Amino acid sequence: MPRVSKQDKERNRRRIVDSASRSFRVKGVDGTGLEEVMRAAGMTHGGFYNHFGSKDALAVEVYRDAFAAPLAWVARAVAGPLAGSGSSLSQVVDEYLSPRHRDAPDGGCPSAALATDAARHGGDVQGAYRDGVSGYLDGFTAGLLRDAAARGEVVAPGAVREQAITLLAEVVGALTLSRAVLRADPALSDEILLAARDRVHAQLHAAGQRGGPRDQASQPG
Amino acid sequence: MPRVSKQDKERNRRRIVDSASRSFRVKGVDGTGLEEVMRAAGMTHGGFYNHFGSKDALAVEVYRDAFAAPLAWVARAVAGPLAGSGSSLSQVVDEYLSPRHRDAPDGGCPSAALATDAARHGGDVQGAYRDGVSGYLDGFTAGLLRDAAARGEVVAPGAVREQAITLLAEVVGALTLSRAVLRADPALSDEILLAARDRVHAQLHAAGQRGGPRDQASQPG
DNA sequence: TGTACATCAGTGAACGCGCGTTCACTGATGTAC
DNA sequence: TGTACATCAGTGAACGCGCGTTCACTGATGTAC
Repeated sequence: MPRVSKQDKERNRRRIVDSASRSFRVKGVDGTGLEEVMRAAGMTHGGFYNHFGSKDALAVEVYRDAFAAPLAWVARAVAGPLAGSGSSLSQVVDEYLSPRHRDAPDGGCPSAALATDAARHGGDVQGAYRDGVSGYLDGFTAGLLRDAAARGEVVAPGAVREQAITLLAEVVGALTLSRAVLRADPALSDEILLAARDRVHAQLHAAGQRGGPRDQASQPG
Repeated sequence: MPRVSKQDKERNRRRIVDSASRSFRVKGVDGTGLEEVMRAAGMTHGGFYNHFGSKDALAVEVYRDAFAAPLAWVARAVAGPLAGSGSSLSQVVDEYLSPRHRDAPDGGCPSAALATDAARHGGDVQGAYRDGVSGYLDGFTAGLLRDAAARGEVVAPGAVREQAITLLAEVVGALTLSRAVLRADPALSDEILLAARDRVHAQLHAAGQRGGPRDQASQPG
């Protein structure tokens, strides 16, 4: 029908989402123009509305899409063979809090990069963000439960859920802070990543001990 | 000299900063227009350049100013009488992770609200943000040291610094996440705040025990 | 099968709008005398 | 002390620009016959 085949159209749509996904994470939704999104996707900007009804509709798709890869990655880590470290999530945390991830926000986890934008956005965009966060929490909970089982511990599900939430908050917060000070103070940025990695690992190795009803002071690792 | 006295000018400048501070935190720097800032400050927008050389210069002043109150508040908590909870920072964390703070981003801590903007901004703005984060870390470190001393513990300064960083990451991350999902899922938003509060408190009560030199196998490379 | 043609993805110019910034102008203030 | 006047904060209109969105047009594709 058109000058491009159905297959081409689908590929072009993909390119728009990918291009927007990168720019939205790096410069924010507000800071990104549709013209540059379309140019990076190899088209002129007028054609945008053949694919999406509005910039907001694109944002929703970008949010959903951006979470897909990291969530699959967490699920894989949790389902795969238990690492020598004793925690399914060790590798996830290491990669999440690595300088590489910090320095490549365009391809990284949207939890950190899009959090503030999600707070400022309306229903559908925030819904997509919520689903992503929920997915992370489910993955983390599964990993923590498996770790506890491997250690032969009996843990309360509520405590594990609580730990999963705190774990996500820690890595998102550390990544966000380390990115926010990177150019002004690279040493501090590195320090934040390292400190968070170190302490999160210690917590992973004592999973379940901290998160319960706060009855006990926990022991050193 | 002008139609307003020096005193009036100073008051007007203050109003511009206050107005911008509120809007920047809620809608972001990019999402806020100077016209609305000036209108909220009670002036027409043309007069802006009698006070600031550019929007960026305003952002720098807003960043510096926005950190002042929370930092003073942390310093006061750390210097004041030790709370019954056993930690100087209990109250700080409770207030930081309260629904009230979550629901009032315009007056709240800029660490969370402005983090993503700081990452996207240039030298001076990011420098101001860095100084704020640094101030938080100093305040937290002082509080943790005092808590440890009150418990009669001997702690390594490096471990305390590490714990301070992780503490900041936790509360910033939890606040950011809870704000990001608030409208889409208020229950999840509340759950995030509560989980983080619970676990952070547990960590405060066992300060210094976890953060030690990484004697365990926790660091890759 | 071949062919005529309706469809619609992509083009490129245009739209109104709000942005950050500039500027000629106003007129009360603070100062010089 | 009183008075003349230079200063400059605030006004309001204007600037160019990029934004999200619209639209007339093009022409290869997929389909109907």
